[in-house]
Amino acid sequence: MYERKIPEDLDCGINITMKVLSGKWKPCIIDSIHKGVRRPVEIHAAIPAAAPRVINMQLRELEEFGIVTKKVFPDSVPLKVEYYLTPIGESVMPVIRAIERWGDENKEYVITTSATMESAGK
Amino acid sequence: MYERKIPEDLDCGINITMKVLSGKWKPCIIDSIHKGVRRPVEIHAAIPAAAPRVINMQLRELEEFGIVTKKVFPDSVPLKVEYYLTPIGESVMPVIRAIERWGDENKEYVITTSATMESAGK
DNA sequence: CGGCATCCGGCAAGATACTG
DNA sequence: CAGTATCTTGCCGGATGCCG
Repeated sequence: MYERKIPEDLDCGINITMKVLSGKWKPCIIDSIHKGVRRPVEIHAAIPAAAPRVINMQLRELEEFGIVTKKVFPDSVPLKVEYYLTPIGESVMPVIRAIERWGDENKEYVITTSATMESAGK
Repeated sequence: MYERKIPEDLDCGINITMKVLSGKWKPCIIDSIHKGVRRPVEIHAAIPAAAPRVINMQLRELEEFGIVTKKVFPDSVPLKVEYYLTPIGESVMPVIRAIERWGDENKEYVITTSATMESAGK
């Protein structure tokens, strides 16, 4: 899913969703915000593997799609920013949950299969 | 989702699923096979935007992950091949359906938002 | 802390041509 | 029809550095 930009492909619902969720960390970011992680630095702490710049980029894209909203506290020092899910963002949660659930349920299988693939592919 | 290869990131269920579904057309391919589209040429016809080579690549990856199985009819002329979902592949369908449903329900919104983004971004 | 600007490498995916 | 080999390219994402 993370992946590559989705082409303007048709009326397929799958591609519509992909267009919005495409981006290596978007599902994770959405999930984090949904869990109450609001500040960029906290999101980065929650997803250490993602570079801050990338998180910012994907947050902006999500914001443009109306999935998240940004709240700035101009008078706060240091500067404080918070992100929230919009109603539309909330409506994506079932998708995120489905993705998360399958991953949790098949974790062992995927990990062992990946390991087999690597040793064989080499 | 179609996206980029997912890093070996942890125990997060989301990334586990992403590791399997990452690939521009994988969800579409899985959905097609689930609907009874079995032969490569038919899958290609169902997803014209995807190049045959890419479809083959992603089919092979899905096969390595045990999501699909390949059946070859050696004596058939022209050569005939069919793909089927494995039980594990079937278990992914709820994820695909969730993705598809959200896309269908928010098609209008996403399309108009995309259009706005493009004209503004220019 | 939040977040641009810049440079760069990797790799998925597109295009084309060919074999069985 | 199914699948491979080769070459090219687009562009996402990683790394650094700087500014408010």
